[in-house]
Amino acid sequence: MDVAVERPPLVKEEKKAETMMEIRTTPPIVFESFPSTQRVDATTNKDEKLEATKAEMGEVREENERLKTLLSHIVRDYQSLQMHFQETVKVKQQAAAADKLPAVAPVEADVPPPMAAAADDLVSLSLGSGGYARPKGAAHERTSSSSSGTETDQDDQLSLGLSSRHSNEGDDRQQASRPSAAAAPLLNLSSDSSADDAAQPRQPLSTAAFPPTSKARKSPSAGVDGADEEVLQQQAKKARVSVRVKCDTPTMNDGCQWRKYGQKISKGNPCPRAYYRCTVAPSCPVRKQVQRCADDMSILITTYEGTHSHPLPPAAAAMASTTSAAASMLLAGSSSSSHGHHLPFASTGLLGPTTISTIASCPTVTLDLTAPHSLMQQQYASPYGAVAAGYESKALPAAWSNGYLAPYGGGLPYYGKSSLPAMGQHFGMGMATTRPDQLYGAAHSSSYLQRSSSVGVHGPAAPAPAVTDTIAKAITSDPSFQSVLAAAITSYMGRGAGAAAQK
DNA sequence: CGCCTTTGACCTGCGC
DNA sequence: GCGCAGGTCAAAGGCG
Repeated sequence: MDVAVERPPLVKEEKKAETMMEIRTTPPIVFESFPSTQRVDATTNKDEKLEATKAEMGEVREENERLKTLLSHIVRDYQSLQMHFQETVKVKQQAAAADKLPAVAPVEADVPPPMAAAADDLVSLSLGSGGYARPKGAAHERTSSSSSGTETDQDDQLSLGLSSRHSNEGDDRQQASRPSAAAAPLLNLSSDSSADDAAQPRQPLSTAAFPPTSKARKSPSAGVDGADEEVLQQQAKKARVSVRVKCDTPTMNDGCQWRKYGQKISKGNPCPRAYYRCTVAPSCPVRKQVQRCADDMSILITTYEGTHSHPLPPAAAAMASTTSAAASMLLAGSSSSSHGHHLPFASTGLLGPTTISTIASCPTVTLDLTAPHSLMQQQYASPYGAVAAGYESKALPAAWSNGYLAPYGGGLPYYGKSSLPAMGQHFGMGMATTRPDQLYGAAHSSSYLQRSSSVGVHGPAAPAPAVTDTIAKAITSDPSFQSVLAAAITSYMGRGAGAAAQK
């Protein structure tokens, strides 16, 4: 199944768009560096540029160190939390054992059944990141049991994709045909319901949540029983990820194949909303809605629902991973705080221009990839009620989001080779191809562009120190985000190594 | 010929 | 119960 193949017209458009992009974006950088009126000072400028670049390198290096420190801090925190959790569970377990007859389970086992069950709960709450960097075996047990796949536990934990696992058959197929670089993203979206979903903790969101056809919806008898399906549908409706990006084309090419099945004029927006269904696999439940922003027609709002039931091409995995991670963060937030609170990482603008926020009545993550100084700074109400409040976020440089998103896409060998034109406006790498001049706006200098592009897949550019502190606070105050971030970082490092190995 | 888009009709959920 | 809006279906037509 070669799902990565784009339809010819699209490819042509993208190639053209990219060429245009190069033409459009290159000159400003050159002009800023060598103004035609000051050619005499070319050498001086060169020296200055060199100095500036050196200074930037120094800054980046410092920031790198800072991030390393931060990472080690995260790991320490995680381990202490882990230990704390285990102690708590042990205490709980001893209490339970005291209550029950002494004939039941011995307490000294590393992972006795009750412990394993409790670990399930924990991992579910922490968005499937449990196995990663986990010193003990509990998470590994959970991981292997949840995936039933053949990959190593770590691989599984590193995955952050939308690939759902409907069945063993699907698993096998997925494991077998998954591109090595895609690294099998799976971030379990079931976390949201960990409390009341214990009966089927590993039920993928998409399977029951988005029946392939409305007929299945109308006759909800297949598979799960009615009540369970209802619960799952509700969960699924919670996992919506909206992506705002500057995009001139009718749709954002996210690597998947979509078939349009409807279009509707929605209230409050003169632009029609288009409904697409994933056609990579006939039974894939994933749908997306595409609509232009009423405030700024150049902004394309793409909302994803559900998880793919098939292997994804790396290009699609990039987007899927990101949306999945965002959805998972959202679900993590909703699992820890009941209603209507902004997620910590959202309120701090941790993803930089990619802002994430939600309201409980219709939890939608909005990844805002438009420029920090664009219209997004106005209060923006998405069609689904999510508020991408760029103005209330301490937006980070776009490069931060590049750094965050690139691991899923930019670091993949897929992008680095002949498929480059096809990626067009792919998420992540798409940041560079989607009118960077608009994306970064006049407030971002060419040196900034250079920095973000030079940093690229090697790592996120340095946020301002104050923002770093904010990030650190957000990270240290939200265990679930720690988990997600840890998984993301590990995924990033893994992919980076993989990409390097391919060269 | 097969796949895709278009588009009007229909279904469903929600607020009043 | 009614109306509205969002979401989906499916027939018809276009395109490669």
